[in-house]
Amino acid sequence: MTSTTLKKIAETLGYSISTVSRALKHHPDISAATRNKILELANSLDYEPNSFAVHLRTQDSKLIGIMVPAISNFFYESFISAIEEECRKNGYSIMILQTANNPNIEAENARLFRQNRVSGVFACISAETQNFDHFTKLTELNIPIVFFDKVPPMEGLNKVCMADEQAGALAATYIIKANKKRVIGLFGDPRLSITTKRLFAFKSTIELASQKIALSVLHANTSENAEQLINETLSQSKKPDAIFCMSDELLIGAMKAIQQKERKIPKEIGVISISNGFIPKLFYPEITYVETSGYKLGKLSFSHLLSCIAGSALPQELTLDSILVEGKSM
Amino acid sequence: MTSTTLKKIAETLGYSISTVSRALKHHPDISAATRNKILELANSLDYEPNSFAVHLRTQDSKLIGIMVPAISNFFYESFISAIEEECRKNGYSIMILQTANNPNIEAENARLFRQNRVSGVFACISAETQNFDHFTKLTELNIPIVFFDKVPPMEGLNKVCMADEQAGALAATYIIKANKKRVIGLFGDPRLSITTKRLFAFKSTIELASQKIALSVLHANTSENAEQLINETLSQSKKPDAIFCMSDELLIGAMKAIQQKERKIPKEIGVISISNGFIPKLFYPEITYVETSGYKLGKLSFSHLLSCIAGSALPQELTLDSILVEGKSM
DNA sequence: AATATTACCGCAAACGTTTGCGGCTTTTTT
DNA sequence: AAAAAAGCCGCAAACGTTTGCGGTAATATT
Repeated sequence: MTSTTLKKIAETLGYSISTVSRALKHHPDISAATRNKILELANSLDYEPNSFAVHLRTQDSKLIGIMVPAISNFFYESFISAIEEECRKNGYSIMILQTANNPNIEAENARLFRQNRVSGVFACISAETQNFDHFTKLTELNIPIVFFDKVPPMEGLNKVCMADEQAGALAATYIIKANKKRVIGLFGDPRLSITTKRLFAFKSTIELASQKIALSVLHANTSENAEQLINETLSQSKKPDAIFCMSDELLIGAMKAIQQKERKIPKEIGVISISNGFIPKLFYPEITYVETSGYKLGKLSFSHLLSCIAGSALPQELTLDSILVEGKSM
Repeated sequence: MTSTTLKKIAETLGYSISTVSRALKHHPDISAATRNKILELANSLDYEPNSFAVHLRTQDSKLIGIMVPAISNFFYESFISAIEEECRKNGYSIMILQTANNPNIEAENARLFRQNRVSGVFACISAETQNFDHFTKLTELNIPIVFFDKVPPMEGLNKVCMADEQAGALAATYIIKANKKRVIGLFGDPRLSITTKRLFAFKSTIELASQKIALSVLHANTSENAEQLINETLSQSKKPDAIFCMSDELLIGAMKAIQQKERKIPKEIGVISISNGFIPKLFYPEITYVETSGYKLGKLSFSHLLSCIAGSALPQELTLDSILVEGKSM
């Protein structure tokens, strides 16, 4: 069976297509009697307006694009979930594309967005991206872009980010209050701005508070790398009494090392991290973390994109405050 | 700036729209000279065919729908990634919808699929789904559905599943070989076929092997639920020496309980699960698991859906073999 | 009773493509 | 040299909507 159209309804009922169309959207020109007849038939035939026809006619795709490095990532997942919820509420559809951190795929994805005439775009760029032409092409077509998480360095763009400095400082403050003295700070790739921001705030907060805290900063790019580093550290004579991990990936590695060495949390060692909360809650006791909620970031991003689409927003940079979620790990 | 159309190209070059259209797809009717002129202009104007117009005209959306309980799940993520790869290769777009295990949202999603005239659907149903009308409506419109992972019990549908019996049996065999005597089997919602299949195979394998193994089967729907159940079990006098978890969610709960009770793995208790591998590798020692690869399942599902769309496949049930991945947890 | 208003509905164009068909040139065949 | 074929291109309809405009019949106003 082929899907039902306005034409089919119009013909079986003897009305014109325009009358049927208007009746279905409760246009006041149509009498209650015919409206009901039409609605009833449409309902029994499971009529669904053809999106392609609607969007072609209205020149409004009601489609928004999301570009992330990978969806298999706790942060992006929750971001996407938030966007999906909002889209559902507002009658939008989503088109999700992954870049695999490959600038070429990123450009190809931007092309797909153009082809599908998206109304707006959320983009998290890859670290390697140098050329932004594919984004300016979108902008030229009046397709607003909200960059989030990993954003380009240029001015005059819409950016929505976590408050990275604040998050680092928050974790440091918690460690200071817990009266820890030998602290390991586990950070990611030092070339990423997210790392430098968190590291700077963390380090200076600790140094500002007390000279008596011995802080050693380690860098790891993978969870295996982190595991190995922490393993070595735990084997040394001077044992740390607190570990801070700036990401889930590093936390995973650190926790494996701690489990392997059978250190008791929080008695022998305190653990704190920056996370959206999934990984910290996998362990017992649950790990204390500074929340970087992709979900909240998604909600914020969406409302901003919506006002961009409406044309009622100038390019601006928004940051989302982070909060501390206490587990029992320190 | 508004996006470029065939009409715009045709007018600036003095050709008809049909000529431009044909030239862009290298139709033999068009001479090389004019084809090149048209291609050049189209290229410099960043022409992208309007998908809505194309799909409306060709009556082929080149869109496939995916319905999962939640994308924030390792298994579905990898499934989706596989589908996305294949779609990109084959010129399809994806529409991803989450059900949150809510039958109402499931029905609403099916409606959205109809509205967007998807060419095919991948669906993983929720445990509560009793009414399948929203799926039959799709079928009536000749929209093929490939159910995966959690599938309806009825016959005559396209289903792609893990070899659930095999996976259950594999885990059971491993437990038997490890000479465990007091085994906890932690299973999900008993209304799901995935549960009954795994449970049946697991149970009968154990019973067939030895009368001396005491097996107690527990059911939990959430990880909190699992945690509580295992916590209670571990408090009892007769302590189990092995736990089998049929899913990641249950494994998470079980592991929290085990960590809380400070039981040593594998010395005091052995752990084995069914998983795609991410969660088992978070712990030390790493958990032994029977692999259920969403990625492989996705690849298999896609090729099957494609032949369904082409009309060259009868409804059938496909299964994907599972393998055992050894950790150090038993 | 003539006029103005309102209620209800249809015509037709437009959105941007694709494609069957037909037409005009030019070239090839007999 | 006439006929056939091939090369190249445009016309127009169709996909399923939405919407401005106009029209007719019923009702309300003077």
